[in-house]
Amino acid sequence: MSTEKAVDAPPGVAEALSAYSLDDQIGFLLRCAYQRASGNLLRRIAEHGLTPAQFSVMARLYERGSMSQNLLGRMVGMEPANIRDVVQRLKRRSLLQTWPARDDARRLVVDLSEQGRSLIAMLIPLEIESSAQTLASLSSEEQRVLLRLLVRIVDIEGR
Amino acid sequence: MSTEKAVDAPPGVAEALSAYSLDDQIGFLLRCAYQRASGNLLRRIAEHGLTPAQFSVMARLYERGSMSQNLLGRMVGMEPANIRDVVQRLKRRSLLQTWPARDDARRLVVDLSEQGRSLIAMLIPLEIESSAQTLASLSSEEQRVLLRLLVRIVDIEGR
DNA sequence: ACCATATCGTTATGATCATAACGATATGGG
DNA sequence: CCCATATCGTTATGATCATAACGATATGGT
Repeated sequence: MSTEKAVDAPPGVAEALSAYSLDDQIGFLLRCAYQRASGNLLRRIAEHGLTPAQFSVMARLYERGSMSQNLLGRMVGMEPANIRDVVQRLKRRSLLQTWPARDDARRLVVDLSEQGRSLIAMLIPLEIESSAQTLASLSSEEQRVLLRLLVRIVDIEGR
Repeated sequence: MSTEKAVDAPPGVAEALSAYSLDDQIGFLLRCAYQRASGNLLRRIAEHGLTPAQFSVMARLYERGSMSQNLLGRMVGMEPANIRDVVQRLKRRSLLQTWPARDDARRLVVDLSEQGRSLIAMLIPLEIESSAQTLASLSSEEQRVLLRLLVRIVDIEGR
């Protein structure tokens, strides 16, 4: 079956193929790790009707205060089309408010509602718990190292 | 605005809230990091009509040979409902074949088609390139450390 | 042989994500 | 002032993901 690979491949490719392992690919590992982390959080907040993505949007507003929908998207790593949908769903549940920016007719400003603010304040301790669970198999030092290396890969807006 | 948080919270919670930063949460960092890695791969393989999830399914079959749809899902970190959809889409494009297992009427065996095998063999070098790009800001030693720590978080089937 | 339990695949629902294309609005250089 | 360029939000399309619920089939203990 898999013995007959890359018969006519250029020199060097056969070696690359035989050395290849999906389990060594950073993208694959990141997807699996995120799913685990996401599941840990989801189990705790699902009963409140929030998803991890919705949580990060509300947590960012809680930390930084109101901002435009577009900037908010960049600060939580979501595309414009995606952050729009998330904001709409949260707004429909009265957890967010939006209004047009006074100084720029293109911008839509987003902020937590009072209800949203108290909900996210209540849920943040659950995320701290969830993060600890996700990292439980690592020592404190290893946890710090992992977070530091990840930060250097992502390069989030405003750091 | 965000000065008035957790007024009536139990002791200790206020401290947890003020120390909280979304950018320190492993789940959030993993999502951002995965999106970066996913984008790096997608840019290279999108012209061939594959997504990162589809890629991982085909790469796993390429490495390990045919297996049941359910086991395949576990080996790439997908839920049964999800792996089913991915397999169906790849099968519709004749990149995969499926057949009922002879010894267990519940199982559906999945394998690459010849076309699928040659496609994934061609694309694997592109993923190696993509992984290198994702990790480019880290030293070789840091890259090894990151992969090793991630592996310990995910706990993939069959390692 | 029987039955409780587990596994496998499917369906349905809803959320998340990327991409491309588009109109509206700002902005800065000439 | 005008226009090229960039930004912001939206729409549409298709894929990915989790969860819950469900039938069909295996399995192991009694």
